Amino acid sequence: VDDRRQEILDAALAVADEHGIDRVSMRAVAERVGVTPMALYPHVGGKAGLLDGMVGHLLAELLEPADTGDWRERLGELAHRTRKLGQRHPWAPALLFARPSVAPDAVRAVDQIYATLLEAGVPAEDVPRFERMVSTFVLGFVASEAGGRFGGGEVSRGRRGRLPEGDLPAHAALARWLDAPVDWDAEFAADLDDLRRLIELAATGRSQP
Amino acid sequence: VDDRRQEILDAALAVADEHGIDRVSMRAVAERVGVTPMALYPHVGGKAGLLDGMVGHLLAELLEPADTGDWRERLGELAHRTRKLGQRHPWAPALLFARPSVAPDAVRAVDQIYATLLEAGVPAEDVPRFERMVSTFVLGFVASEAGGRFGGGEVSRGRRGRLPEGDLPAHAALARWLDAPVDWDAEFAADLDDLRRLIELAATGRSQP
DNA sequence: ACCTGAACACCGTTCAAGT
DNA sequence: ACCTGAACACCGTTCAAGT
Repeated sequence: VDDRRQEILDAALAVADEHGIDRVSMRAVAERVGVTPMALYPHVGGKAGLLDGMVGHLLAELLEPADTGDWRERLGELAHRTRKLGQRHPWAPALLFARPSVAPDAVRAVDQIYATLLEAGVPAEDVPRFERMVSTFVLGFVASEAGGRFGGGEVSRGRRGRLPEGDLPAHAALARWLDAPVDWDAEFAADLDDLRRLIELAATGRSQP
Repeated sequence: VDDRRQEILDAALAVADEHGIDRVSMRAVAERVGVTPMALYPHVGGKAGLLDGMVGHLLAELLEPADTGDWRERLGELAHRTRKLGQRHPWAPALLFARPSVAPDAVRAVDQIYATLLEAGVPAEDVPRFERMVSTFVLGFVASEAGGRFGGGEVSRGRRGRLPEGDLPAHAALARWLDAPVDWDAEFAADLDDLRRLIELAATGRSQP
């Protein structure tokens, strides 16, 4: 019903994707919509509201149907979709960390994870903690990739050179593996496997005391 | 040797702690130091360099000696110190996610985790992945707390009210546990226990094939 | 080497005015 | 209801000038 609001959020997304989140300003978005900056205020309520609206838009992108497969596949699906979202919109993970996700679509995503954990057999009282653990890790991984914290093997090689040899004993011992390029797809998959292992442990630990 | 640089970074830290990271501007920091904005440039190289310098300052705070105890305690120590850092400086975790940590102190922190994982018996080729997994989770947890993503029980209660009943089946099933207040210290400790369990699995899985 | 001052091209937001 | 235009109090950074 609020056609203009969607138009504004689409424009903001486009500016962020093309020029980075720092260039998302009331003025830049307004210009793209073809209107004066002040015309945005009734629709998004200011800069903070604009960013919240962008987050909501993203979360809706994340919530395709996906009711297929067992809990292992469903968890992996959601995780991989989150990662791809972060690759399409590198500015997004930081925003998701910063703004408490009370948007309706965020709650729906959380509900999907709750249901998945219950299906896996995690005791009800442990489900909220596991949801936070899984979503925190996935978001953290995606943010690290998008923000450049992981930086690839070059970083590891480059930084070793800048410090005195004896200062980094463990780096020296691992040199052989630190110089190899990292397969991030495989690493993310391995991390997810480890998380699934924890979920299984939580499930069996309770149902067979 | 660069006395002025330390003075500038201290001033920036103080502004961030007192008024938030958004109010850290060249102009505000310069005024606190008692100098013109342009006088900062030779020492920090611009806004980006100022933020990098702040990150370096934080990481140094993180690197007390702490060579006591076995690998379990050492990992917990570093994790808890990171969490406390995020509570003292709520703007910090977001910065750590955004800027690739090539500062010398960041590499030293990574080396400490490498050494801990090797001591735990993790195969050398798996150590870099586990380091990224652990640090990503810890940083993600701290960022979620500091940024308000976890938001406490009130959020969970508040958001359920705003959606149609049948829309959140898992929330409904978990209502009893979602209404209880969360003990974040205990949750962080439980998450760390789970991570330690994964590390043990990686260690025994290889040494006893 | 270190700092100043003026200037440029930007910000978010308020407020009064238009239609 | 929706939008404009001018104004206010801010930004980061360049550039020429001082000592």
